[in-house]
Amino acid sequence: MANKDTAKAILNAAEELFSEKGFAETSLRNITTKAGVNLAAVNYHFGSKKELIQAVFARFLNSFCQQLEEKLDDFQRQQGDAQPDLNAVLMMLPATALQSNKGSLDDNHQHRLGIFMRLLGLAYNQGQGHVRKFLKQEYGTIFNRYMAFVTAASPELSNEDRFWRIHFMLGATVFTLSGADALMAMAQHEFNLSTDISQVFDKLIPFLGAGLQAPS
Amino acid sequence: MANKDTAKAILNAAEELFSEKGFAETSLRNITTKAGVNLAAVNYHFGSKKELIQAVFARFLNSFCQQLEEKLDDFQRQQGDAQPDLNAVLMMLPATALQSNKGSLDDNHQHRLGIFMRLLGLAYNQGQGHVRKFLKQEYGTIFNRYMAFVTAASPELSNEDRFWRIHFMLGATVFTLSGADALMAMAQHEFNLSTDISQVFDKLIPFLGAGLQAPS
DNA sequence: TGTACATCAGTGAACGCGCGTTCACTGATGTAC
DNA sequence: TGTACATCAGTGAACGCGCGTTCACTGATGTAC
Repeated sequence: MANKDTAKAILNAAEELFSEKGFAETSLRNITTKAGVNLAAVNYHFGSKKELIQAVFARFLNSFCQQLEEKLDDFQRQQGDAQPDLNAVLMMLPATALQSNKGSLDDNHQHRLGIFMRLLGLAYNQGQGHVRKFLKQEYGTIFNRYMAFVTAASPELSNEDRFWRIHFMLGATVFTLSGADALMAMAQHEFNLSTDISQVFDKLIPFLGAGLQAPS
Repeated sequence: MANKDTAKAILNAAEELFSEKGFAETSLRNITTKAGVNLAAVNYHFGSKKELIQAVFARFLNSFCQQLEEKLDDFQRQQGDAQPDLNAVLMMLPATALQSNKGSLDDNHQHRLGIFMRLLGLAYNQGQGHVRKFLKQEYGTIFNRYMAFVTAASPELSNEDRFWRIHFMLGATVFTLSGADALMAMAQHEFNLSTDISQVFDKLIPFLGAGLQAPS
């Protein structure tokens, strides 16, 4: 097994297992068994379990944020100083999330998106304080830049209302997407309609838009 | 320490610690130290850690569901066969959740509501499959009864749209309330406005109502 | 070209530690005769 | 009233187990002379 394959296999296995069972419930023995590598390889490549967790987030977010940054640049160039359209600003996130990168199969990319959302929900709720610290330090800047667009695009909202509604939207999104596999299975069973993640976004966007712009 | 005080002290400590750190990250030694009781008392009173977790949920949900059941009975009596008002149906849940019981202080009750929501978020996301099974078995009936009211109150929605939007609402609610303490602190810091949980509901309800009834 | 050394991904076995659970026991209270 | 036994909440110490981490080691590849 060549150079980077071991580290990659560990990341893949860890990503999957963490999202299924949570961080504390997944042991390094689980991960290395699934990855087919030696137990000590995790500490060799990543240093510790904590750093492995952070590496899982970083692999996903680095590519996501880079693509989002490009979208924001383009948008700013086209937009100038005009008030940005709220819907366009909001749509940037699912568009970036669904954007397939590096030619990987679409199905696999959607699966990984669900996994990542579940990880995000876990990190938010679970005692992994170091994850929140890590995310804020690594990705706080682009988050603030994005939020400035949201603010510019919704001047009719008070800062307070915007604050709360953004969090409501975040909750609906993370919660839904993190359980998307199970929810899509339920929907398929009850309504006999097969669904994929992009259709879930199609349901979600009007809900979020109406909520954000509700009279207060 | 008399009869039931030990079990109660364990439940109080467990509730608090689980919501702060997650289930797997909280050890029975953490819990019994905080509760000031003997380590073996958990297994004596509850049988196992799993059953302790379920008991924490049951203590909250038994009283919640009993009060909700009464509200549903009242509502049905007043309503007859007429189409129920959607807002009234939705408001039943926060009204029940905020209803102080047994004369406990309001502040403490609101604090425990936040704790419980965090537990719910955890149980949904984390590997605690036994919790989901337990909740479905114990509280599935009343959940279905409540959902029948929601369905009757929103006949204009397709079953599929209603299904998805209910989950979006659930996500926004659980996510927000489970982080309510932190969010209220942020809001206070940024906008210099002090907030309590019932005001968060006041922000949340219009958002949810607009989302549920958005054009599809 | 051959030899000596350095680098580096990966390994196998062991380390100490904290975990949930168990169990024989205590001591207070209630019950039967 | 006194004695013998039963019940039961609670205890202290130990159990085996799986955990994350460490470390001396291997074997392949690259580099210097």
